[in-house]
Amino acid sequence: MRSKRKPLGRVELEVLQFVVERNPIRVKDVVAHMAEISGQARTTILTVLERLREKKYLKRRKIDGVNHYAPTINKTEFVQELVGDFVDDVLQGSVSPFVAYLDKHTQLSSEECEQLKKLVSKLDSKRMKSNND
Amino acid sequence: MRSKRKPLGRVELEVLQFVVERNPIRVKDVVAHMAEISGQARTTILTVLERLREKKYLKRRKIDGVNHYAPTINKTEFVQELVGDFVDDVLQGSVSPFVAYLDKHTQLSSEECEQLKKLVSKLDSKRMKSNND
DNA sequence: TGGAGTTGACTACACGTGTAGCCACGCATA
DNA sequence: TATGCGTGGCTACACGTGTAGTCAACTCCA
Repeated sequence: MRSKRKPLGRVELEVLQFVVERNPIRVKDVVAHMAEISGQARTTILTVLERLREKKYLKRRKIDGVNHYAPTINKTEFVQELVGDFVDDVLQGSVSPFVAYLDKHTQLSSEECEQLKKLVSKLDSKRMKSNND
Repeated sequence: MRSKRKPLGRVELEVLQFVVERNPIRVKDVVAHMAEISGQARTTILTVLERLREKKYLKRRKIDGVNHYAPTINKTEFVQELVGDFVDDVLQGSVSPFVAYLDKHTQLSSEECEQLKKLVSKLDSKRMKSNND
C-alpha cells in the first residue's frame, strides 16, 4: 500500500512541482521563479522548501557551498501519487467522474488520445481473458 | 469560466459529500453519520455546516422548526467541479497523468470501461472531422 | 581586512480549518 | 408553570500553512 505523506498546501504544491520539474535545483532559482509568478519573498520560499524537506518530499545537498533541492521521488511517481490521493480521498476510489470530465471538458492532445485508445484496447484484451474464467 | 469557490478542508469535504449524497438532510443525520465514522462532536458538525453555507456550497431551510441542509448544486456538478479544480490546480490542465493512473492502478468496473470506450470512439469521430480542416 | 552581497537558520505572526464548549430558545410534558 | 431535551448561535482555542523579518555565516573583492 502507498504510504500517505502529509498533505500539501497551495504554495507548497507549487514549489514542489517546480522542483520536481527542474530536479535538482538551487534555492536561488526556485526563489527567482516564485518571485516572478507570485511575488513571494525569498525567505518565504526558504521556509517552504524546508517544510517540504521535513515532510520528506524533498532532499537537499550542498554543492559548492550552495544548497540544491531535489525530490525524493521522480516526477512520474510524484504525479501518480497526487492523482492516487485525489482518487482515494475525493472520489473515494471511483474514477468514473473523471472519465465524465474527460468527456465534457477536454480538448485532449493527440498524445492523450493515443494514450486513451491504447488503454482501452488493453482493457479490452484483459476483459477477453477474464471472460474465460 | 467556472468561478472558483473557496477551497475545502478535509472534514468540510467529507461533510459536504455526505450532504450531497443525501440531499436534503437534517443536521441530526449529518451529526449521527460523522459521529459514527470519525467521532466528531455535534457542535463541530454544526460549525462545519455553517462554514459550508458561508462558502455557498450549502443552503439551509427550516422545516417544522428544524434546519435541513442541501447543496447549492447537484451531485454531478459538484463532482465535476472537484475534478475540474484538481485538473486545473494540480495537474495544470494536463490529463495524461490521469490516463496513466487509469492504466496502472485500476480495476475498472465494466460500466467504467464502457464509458471509456464510448469516449474514445467519440474522440475518434471528432478527430476524423477535424482532419478535414 | 573590512564592507557588501549571498545564503540559510531561526522566529514570529496572520489566517483558515478542526475542534468543541457554553448558553439561549422553544417545545413537550410532569 | 417548571423542567428537561433537542436544536442552533456564539465563542474560543489548537494547529497547519502562508508570509516574511532578523540575524549570523560565508564569500568576494576593493
